[in-house]
Amino acid sequence: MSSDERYTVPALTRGLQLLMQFSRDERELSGAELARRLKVPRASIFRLLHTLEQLGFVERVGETTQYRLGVAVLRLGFEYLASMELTEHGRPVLDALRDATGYSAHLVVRDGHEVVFVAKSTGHHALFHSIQVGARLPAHATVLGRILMAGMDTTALGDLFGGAPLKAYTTHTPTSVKKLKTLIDQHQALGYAISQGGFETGISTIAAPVFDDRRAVVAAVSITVPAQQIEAPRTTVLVKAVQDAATQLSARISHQTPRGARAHPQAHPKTHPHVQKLAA
Amino acid sequence: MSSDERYTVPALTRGLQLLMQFSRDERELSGAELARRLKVPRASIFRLLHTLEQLGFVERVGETTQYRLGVAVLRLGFEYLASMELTEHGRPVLDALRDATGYSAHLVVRDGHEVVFVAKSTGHHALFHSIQVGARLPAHATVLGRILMAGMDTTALGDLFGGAPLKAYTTHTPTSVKKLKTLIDQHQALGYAISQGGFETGISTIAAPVFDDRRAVVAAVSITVPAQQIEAPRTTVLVKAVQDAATQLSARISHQTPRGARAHPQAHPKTHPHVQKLAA
DNA sequence: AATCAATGTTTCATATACGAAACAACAAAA
DNA sequence: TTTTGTTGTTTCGTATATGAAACATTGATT
Repeated sequence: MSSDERYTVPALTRGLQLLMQFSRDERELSGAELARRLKVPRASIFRLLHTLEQLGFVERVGETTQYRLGVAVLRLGFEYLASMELTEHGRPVLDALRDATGYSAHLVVRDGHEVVFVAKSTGHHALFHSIQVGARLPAHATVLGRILMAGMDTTALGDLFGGAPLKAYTTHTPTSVKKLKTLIDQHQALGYAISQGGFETGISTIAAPVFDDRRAVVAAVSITVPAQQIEAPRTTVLVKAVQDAATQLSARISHQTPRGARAHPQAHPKTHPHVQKLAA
Repeated sequence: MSSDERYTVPALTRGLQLLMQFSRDERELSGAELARRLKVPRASIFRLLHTLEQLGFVERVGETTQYRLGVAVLRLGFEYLASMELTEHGRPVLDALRDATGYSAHLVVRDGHEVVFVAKSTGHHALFHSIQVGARLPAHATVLGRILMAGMDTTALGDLFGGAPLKAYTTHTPTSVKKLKTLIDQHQALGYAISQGGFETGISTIAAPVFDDRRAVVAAVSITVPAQQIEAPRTTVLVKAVQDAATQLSARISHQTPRGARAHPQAHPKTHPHVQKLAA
């Protein structure tokens, strides 16, 4: 597996962990502070910062000894989003869902125990200060996250959360892996999920899974609706809309068009492209 | 650039350059392909990829030998945006500008010879498929970029573009540093700039500079307007609106300079002690 | 002023990460 | 088949990146 310690490059690991120390709440950090956090000699941090600054991944703030993230980090994130099949095909689907329902539509993937927003279509009545692309939420505490964990068995879930007790955000948050698994299975059986004001009070989320060509859940589509507008007849329509969007997206990204016809003109070369180029 | 080679850590440089090989057009790359591009031994690439995969910065695509960018890169970009004073204070200003004009409003910064979008407020009549946050445009070919290059002298500009001829996108694109400098000075004298369908045909951009507390240009605010809607009386109002927004934002990010504590009038030559030491 | 403490920078011996080369696995060609 | 080529993986001696410690510089505290 990938836990092979003998093939890790320490300098790279530390450089990236250094970058990940910066956050909204800790925008600026000094070399010494970073050395303390990462438990790395100051001399090494000095060199890492120097390197990162050259590449534009960090920048000095004014004349001070403080550093902050640099513009270059944005390039990677942007290229990631731009190069995702999901976002590429997701945008029109989200827009259609937004137009059909009037609510903000989102596309999310899972990163470990977090849910990450990778695309959104802002609703016509965008009442709440809307979630940004790139934002993260705890997976266990949201319907989005639990939909994305479909198919994981109890041991896999245990590994994911490291045995630690699950943080409770509301009284409905599952606080053990066992309870979490129960909810995951419920969502999976339904094929969709509705939060009753689950994470943020007053906001309900309707979510449905997106599958790849192996029927594995790779993403989730959702809309956010004011909680009080969730009543039976209307909800049925909304759920249908979200499920349809998810199904459409699933079809779009399953590029195994069985016979002859090529789903994607440009994607997935069967052989390694450079082999052909070299041969030509 | 302080190209102090002796403090760079090669492993980190190469790891990050590896990540930057991925793009929209080259979403997936193999180890061997990366080795060829970076002119680095395959064994090293192998180790770098291993490390990056552990951290989630790249991921294997299916069972193949191909790699693509991983979700982790998004975290950095998001934290960058979230931790920027500019975007924090920019959002309400952009929203107000959008509401006042009806057009999409943008906030951009410069990264070398490129313009990077760091925030936007989608206009009520968002006709065109709008620009995404993180998107980049060539600085020399856009009014946004030229506003951001205010104050740079000819030699600095020459260094920035490496002496290469500037790529022409339209007949109006400046193709030499000299011509570019002329335009920059014009924009600077005016205090704003209007593109006449400059980069994308049919779209006009009205842009104004944002200053920090040292009166250095750190960002630009803009709106995009259908080119045919640019006629004298209306334009004056729009320019005023953009300039007001830029001025407001400038005020917000200039942390209250207490009394006599002057902002350094000109860019302060940064004194790196060790550089002086070297000369001795 | 003088001392202290914290930081950024530099040096240098040595542990260690790296490149060359060999190995393994697979695919296509002969 | 065998051969040839491309790839991912492994090994190993050596070049080199690193940590400890000293130095430099700043700012606070006494």
